[in-house]
Amino acid sequence: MIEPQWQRHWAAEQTFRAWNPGDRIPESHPFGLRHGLDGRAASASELPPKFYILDMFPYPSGAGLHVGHPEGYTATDILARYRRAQGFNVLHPMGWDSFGLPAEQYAVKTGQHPRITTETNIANFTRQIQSLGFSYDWTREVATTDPEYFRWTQWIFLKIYNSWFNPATNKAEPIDTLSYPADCQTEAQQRAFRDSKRLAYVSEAPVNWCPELGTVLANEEVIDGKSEVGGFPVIRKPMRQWMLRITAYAEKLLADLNTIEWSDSLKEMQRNWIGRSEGAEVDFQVDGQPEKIRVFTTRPDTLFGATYMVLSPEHRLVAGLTTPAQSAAVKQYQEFAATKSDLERTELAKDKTGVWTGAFAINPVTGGQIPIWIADYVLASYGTGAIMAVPAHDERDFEFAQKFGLPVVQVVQPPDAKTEWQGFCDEGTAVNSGNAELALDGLPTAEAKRQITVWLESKGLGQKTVNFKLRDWLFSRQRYWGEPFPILWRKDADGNLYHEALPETALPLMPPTLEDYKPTADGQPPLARAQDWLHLPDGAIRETNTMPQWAGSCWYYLRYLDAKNAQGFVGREVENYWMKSGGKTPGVDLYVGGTEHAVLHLLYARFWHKVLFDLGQVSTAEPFFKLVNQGLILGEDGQKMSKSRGNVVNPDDVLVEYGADAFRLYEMFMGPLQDTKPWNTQGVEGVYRFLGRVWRLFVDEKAETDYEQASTVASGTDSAAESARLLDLIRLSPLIRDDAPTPAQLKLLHECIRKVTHDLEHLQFNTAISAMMVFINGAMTWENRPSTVLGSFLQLLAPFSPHLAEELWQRLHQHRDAAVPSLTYAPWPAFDPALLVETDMELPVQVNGKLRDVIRMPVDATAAEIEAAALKAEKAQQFIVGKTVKKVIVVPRKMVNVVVA
RNA sequence: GCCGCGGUGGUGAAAUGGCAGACACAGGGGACUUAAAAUCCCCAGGCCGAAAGGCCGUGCGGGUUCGAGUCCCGCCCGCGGCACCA
Repeated sequence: MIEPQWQRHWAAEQTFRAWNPGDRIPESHPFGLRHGLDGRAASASELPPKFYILDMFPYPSGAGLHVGHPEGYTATDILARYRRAQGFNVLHPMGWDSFGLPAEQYAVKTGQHPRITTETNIANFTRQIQSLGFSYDWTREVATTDPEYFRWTQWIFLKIYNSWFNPATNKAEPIDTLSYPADCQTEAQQRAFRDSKRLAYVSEAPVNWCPELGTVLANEEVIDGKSEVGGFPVIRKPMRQWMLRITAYAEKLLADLNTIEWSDSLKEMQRNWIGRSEGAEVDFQVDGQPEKIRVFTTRPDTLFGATYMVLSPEHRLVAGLTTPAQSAAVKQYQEFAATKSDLERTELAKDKTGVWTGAFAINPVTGGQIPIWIADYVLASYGTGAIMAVPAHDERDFEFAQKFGLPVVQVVQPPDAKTEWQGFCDEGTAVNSGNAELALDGLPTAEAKRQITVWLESKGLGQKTVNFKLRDWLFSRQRYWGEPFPILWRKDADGNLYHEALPETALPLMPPTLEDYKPTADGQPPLARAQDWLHLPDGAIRETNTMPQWAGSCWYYLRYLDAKNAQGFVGREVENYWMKSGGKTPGVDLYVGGTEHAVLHLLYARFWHKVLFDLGQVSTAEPFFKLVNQGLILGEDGQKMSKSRGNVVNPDDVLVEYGADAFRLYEMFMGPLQDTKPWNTQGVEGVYRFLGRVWRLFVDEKAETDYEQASTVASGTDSAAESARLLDLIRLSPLIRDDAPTPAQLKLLHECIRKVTHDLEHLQFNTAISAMMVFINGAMTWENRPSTVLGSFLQLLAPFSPHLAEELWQRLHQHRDAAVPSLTYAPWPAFDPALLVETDMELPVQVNGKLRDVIRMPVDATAAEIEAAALKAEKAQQFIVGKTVKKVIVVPRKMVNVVVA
């Protein structure tokens, strides 16, 4: 009952507004009062230090919130409230990642416009989130589907489109800085060159096509050959698609992981996805033909053991190399490989297949003739699409050689003589590796790599190279409910299609209104249905693909900074204040969300941010300084929550039963934030009881009974006036007085302050809560409850259970006839170590490392005194008497260990 | 297969190399009550014992140390990610 009341109060007071530099802070707003900025505008330097706490904004699904959402949101809310109390200017916003498939699928089924579905869902999510009492600044709410939002998503796309990556400066630059090679003379040639360099470009390459979803997908969205969403089969299909050149940033995306505080596992996932590997490219001359085949290898030291070569079936040289005798077999194999889906390719991975082209190449170090094969275990998309096969020291090559009877030559000796050299893939010592100019025998692998690479470079046969697994980002989707590309297609004088950007003044480009949201009959995206939208009067045609859902989430954290800015995606000064000021924590200070975005959202957003950084649009190289993944909450049965298992817990139900405070507290008390843990409704009961004890620590028992009787009588009439009248019956306990606290009371309080403060800094919410429980268990026995001690405790409780804390805080001050200061902006209680000092201490006595007794000693006892006392410790006697004391170890203020023999 | 994280009571979990199991849930016993709910008090890792007390105990096996849940080496198991990436 008190919870909605306080939520209304916070909304009316705008308690949690975050102030931008230059904002005028209204008179008597508690933030202004606390920081001496009452009723005036504050410059960036006058504002207190910033703290930006961000949640991963949700996709507002029709199912509503599940208990996993509030876990992260509660953690960030607690920290936001804690930082406000510490005096930071806290930015804590919420918004909606509202483009997405479910609303569109619903539209296909029912014809209801996705915007309506989306708005309904947002309203429901808003209600649910607000009922939890989170301290968001709702004036900064954003939705990716809002035209005033996606206008800037399209604007950023144009920035990316109009940029290229300059390897000389190692950063993105406006496309005008591109200089054309001498053979680019005509306008068409220059355009083609420009378009080939843009960070957003059109590609005709094979893409991941998901027939079930009717759209293409990025590599990151395909898992085991199936779509990440829905788990539908994905096939390779050549299509004209928009790509973003994320590979240009591979090195920076990898290196800058070292500058941010993310969990090891998350960084590792990104590192694996980027997949950097160092090696060499080597050219192999095709025997009797002018062509050379370039391969990439991480083990150039094994070149002497290369006994055959393999090209991917799609390799461009295959057709030219193949001998007439082998031509039919090769063609057949290419077709076989092409029809395999990704899924089949993965599933059949164990069994190697391939055919010989009939051609040979020359091994550049041995001069030997080696056959050239094609096989689909070599991927066209990685490295050069061709390999040198060293069956002796590569598992896959070994398997292939075994199957097709190809020679195996040892060139590495394992360090342990007992190890079988065939199939030995680790580092060892080079053997059988020498020719007239080169002698690698006896060299350890690392040195052999170095020497042969130098030799290859000197001969012009190859060079050191770095390769990445990361592919460019497939950025277009055949969807209706996404941002339309601000791109037009035209034909030049020769009738060739080319693309051109819409002017910024044409933004936002709205999607057309449609009757039917399905793709068109001829496989075109749904937007192609809207004929009058599609065709411009001057003959141009609009791009009909839309952007993927990730586009909107790539920069929403920047829009929060300046959500209403109509002139730009974010104001320069504002961006600088929130992202850069504070120095040691550039960017978002804390970002909390699930681990499912490890290589999707979090990689894409870092990429966009780096482009914007290079273009001077933002002031930091990384967007998210510290990132924490909250763990999954399982159902009560220990299984993942799912509708089919029927173990889903709905926050609304918990709220009705126990209220937001108990719900929040329980979510944090379950265990460490990062851990996966099962839900247990009886656990909610436990923290609910704790809150009941807090209440009874403050409230007079008799008044409580009166209130309960009155509310039983009045049940049925639940008007606001009636509940106010009832609440008026509550009186605080007469045990609460303004008396000076005793040393024991102060000690209990300050132990709690110390622990809660420490644990909040380390996001250890579960142990902070247990510290408050310890305090309450102790304080319940007090006959005299000093108001100052109780007030400080409420401040500690406030971030966790703000409604109860506010209610009692208000009553505590009224009880003393004092004005009620803002709880949100009351300075965080300071911990005084002096109050914890004791005059004596308990000291465990160990004999040979086993606990035998505990003695009491004054804290300033000398080591000698402690030793003497320990040797006399009563219960330790039977383990000491009759033995020789060899040593006594006294750890000051910790314990004492007697070593006997 | 490779990479990362983890393994502690009946359960969720605590423990800067220094009294293992704080805090809570479930359980047992008691008080209040006509009764129930709520609340309050007590017990509670295992084994032996009437008790005092003793022995054992943090996945398994070794090691370092006066002392190891914690550090090192080798295994086993679980979870997550990647997976023909040359």
